[in-house]
Amino acid sequence: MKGYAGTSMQDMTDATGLTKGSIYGNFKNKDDVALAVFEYNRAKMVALFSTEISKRKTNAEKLLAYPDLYENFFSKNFLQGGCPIMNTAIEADDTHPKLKMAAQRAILEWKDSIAYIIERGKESNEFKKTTNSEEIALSIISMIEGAVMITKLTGKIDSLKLILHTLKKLINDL
Amino acid sequence: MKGYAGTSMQDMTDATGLTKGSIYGNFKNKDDVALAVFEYNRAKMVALFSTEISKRKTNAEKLLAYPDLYENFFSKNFLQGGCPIMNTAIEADDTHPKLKMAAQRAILEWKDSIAYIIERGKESNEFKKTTNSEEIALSIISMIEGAVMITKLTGKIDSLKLILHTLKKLINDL
Amino acid sequence: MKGYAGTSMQDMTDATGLTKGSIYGNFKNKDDVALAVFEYNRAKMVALFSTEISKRKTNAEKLLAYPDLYENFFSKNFLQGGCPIMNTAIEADDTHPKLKMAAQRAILEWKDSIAYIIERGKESNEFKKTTNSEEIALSIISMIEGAVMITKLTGKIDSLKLILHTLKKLINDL
Amino acid sequence: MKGYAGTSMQDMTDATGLTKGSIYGNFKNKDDVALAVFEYNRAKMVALFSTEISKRKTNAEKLLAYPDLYENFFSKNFLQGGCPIMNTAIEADDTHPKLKMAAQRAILEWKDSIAYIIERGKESNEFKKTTNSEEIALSIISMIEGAVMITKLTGKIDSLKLILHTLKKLINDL
DNA sequence: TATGAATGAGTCTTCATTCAT
DNA sequence: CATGAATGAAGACTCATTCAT
Repeated sequence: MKGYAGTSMQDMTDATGLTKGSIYGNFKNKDDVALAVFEYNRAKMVALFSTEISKRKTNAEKLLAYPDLYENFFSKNFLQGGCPIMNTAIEADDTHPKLKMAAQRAILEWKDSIAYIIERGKESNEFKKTTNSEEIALSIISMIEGAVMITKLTGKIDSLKLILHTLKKLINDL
Repeated sequence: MKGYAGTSMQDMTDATGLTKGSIYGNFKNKDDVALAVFEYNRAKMVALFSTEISKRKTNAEKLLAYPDLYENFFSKNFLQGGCPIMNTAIEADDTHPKLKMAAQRAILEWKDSIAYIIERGKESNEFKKTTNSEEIALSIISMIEGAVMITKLTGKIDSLKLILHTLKKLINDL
Repeated sequence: MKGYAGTSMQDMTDATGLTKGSIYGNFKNKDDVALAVFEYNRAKMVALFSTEISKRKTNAEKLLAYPDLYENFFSKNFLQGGCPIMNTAIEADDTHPKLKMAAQRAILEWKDSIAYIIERGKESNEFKKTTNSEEIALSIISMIEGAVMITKLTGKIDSLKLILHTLKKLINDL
Repeated sequence: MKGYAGTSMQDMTDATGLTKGSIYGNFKNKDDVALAVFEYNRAKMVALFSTEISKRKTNAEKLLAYPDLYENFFSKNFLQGGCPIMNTAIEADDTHPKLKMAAQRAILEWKDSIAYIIERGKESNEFKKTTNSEEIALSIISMIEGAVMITKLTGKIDSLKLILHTLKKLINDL
């Protein structure tokens, strides 16, 4: 919520009840904590989506898991600090190379997993053969990230819903 | 590039050659500088787009000004620090209410100006009457912001081009 | 009211409407301003007392001018910042030797002028020959300064009146 | 010695050998340090006087503890920075309300403790029934504070002795 | 002589990090 | 392994003073 630079070790001790000494006993430095936090959040999100996706049968339904789940996140006070990947990405200047690389990896893996579903959809003739899976995967991520950002900023869940509606149409048109 | 919290007054004096005293002679505090920087960048972007848009005739062409211009930004070392609005938005926690409000206002005005073009396109039968201008405006912004973020993070201009390609198709389908 | 160290050049421009440049055109530095302020206040007080004292006939009445006038000062919002001499005296550390010397001189001259009245009272058999004029002069000043300090601090004019009552008795017993 | 505003955190680290960080680890801010210093000094003075007073039998002797002890303070390099209460009082503008209140409380408690001795002296017929204990208490404090101020400013211990002599006579006349 | 923007040393305070216990 | 006090560099901001106009 406050970003890497804006979050002090004090903020952490206040929020967790831990002492500074104990944090430094378990993490090399602030960067190291940030990295662990990032991975923790990422793993949670990945788990959430993969279980939902594995429940669904058709590849279109699998893709629709994204707009479906995101729609619920905000109403459940879940994403109100914004998307952890995007937040990290924005601040990930060259002063924090490890954090930047972690965010890069996260985005690329996300893209690959979406592109994989699209490819399988093409193989099974569910999607058109002309569909560029890379392009659609990146576009889906863009819309989601953009939507989260706008919603966080304006506080209006309606914006999120409208954007996700466009996203669903895009998926249904593949 | 470093965000509000990550940019020190020293960074500013180093980057500008100004002295701390002279900055404080002209701005009340760091927040005030941030606000001025934000408005400066915003005005620059708004000017760029409105001149390009006014040159174009049809409403579809006007909307296409966005993907067209953004495609050039990165190659011209222009957006490599990311989108000023989005960067501000991400960090705009409740600790910096003025900055948050400025970013909010910027996004909403941007959305309104896009929606206005769409409405005029509907009036002139250029776009379908069923098009939801609010939804499309928000979706366009999402895709652009998401694209900028991904491109800044991964450093690959190809990603930007692919996403903007989807955006162009979306505009051409209105 | 804020003391030498606590009063900034800004405070002065705010209070006077002058510009910093014009102050520095007329005074060498902050110390120089402080010295002028001190002398201005001192001259005002000295004038006030000497005109009142010259109006009075007996030496006892002359001495009583002090409690009489001080009693009115507070009710006329005059001494609410405390006594200029004492305020300066307190802060007059060895870092501001000129200011310290000015306050010293002020106190000593005040003492001498009171002692002079007492000596004349002794000559005219108005006061006892055994009266130590130096001692009484210093005691009168002490009581006044102490009274001003207590009154400024507590905000209670009654305290002032009580102390001045003791002072009057002391003068009447000379 | 330099007053609140005139004493920088640097002055404190220079004088104590502590680091700035360690001071801020133990005190919330400069105000907090000033408050602690004030209370420390006050407690020391109060202890000094109450032990001396409790040693003495008659109420007149108890009151005389003040001039007796003060006479020794200066020769023992004890009060050369002036009286902590008065110094604080002078600077205690409305910009430092806590410090002002602490000084107020100190003066009022001091006055009450003196007035209490006088009342007991009246009960035991040691002092005249007509003595106004409040008035005398305030007058004693005034003289002491005024004496300290003059002595600090002029550097002449003789002045202190003369004023304390008048004070002793005042006490003996009660 | 007045202006007001500029200076840079200095202000109070917080920071990430360390280390004896 | 946890503590929490200590560190000192760095943070935002203000100061007295200067100087071209």
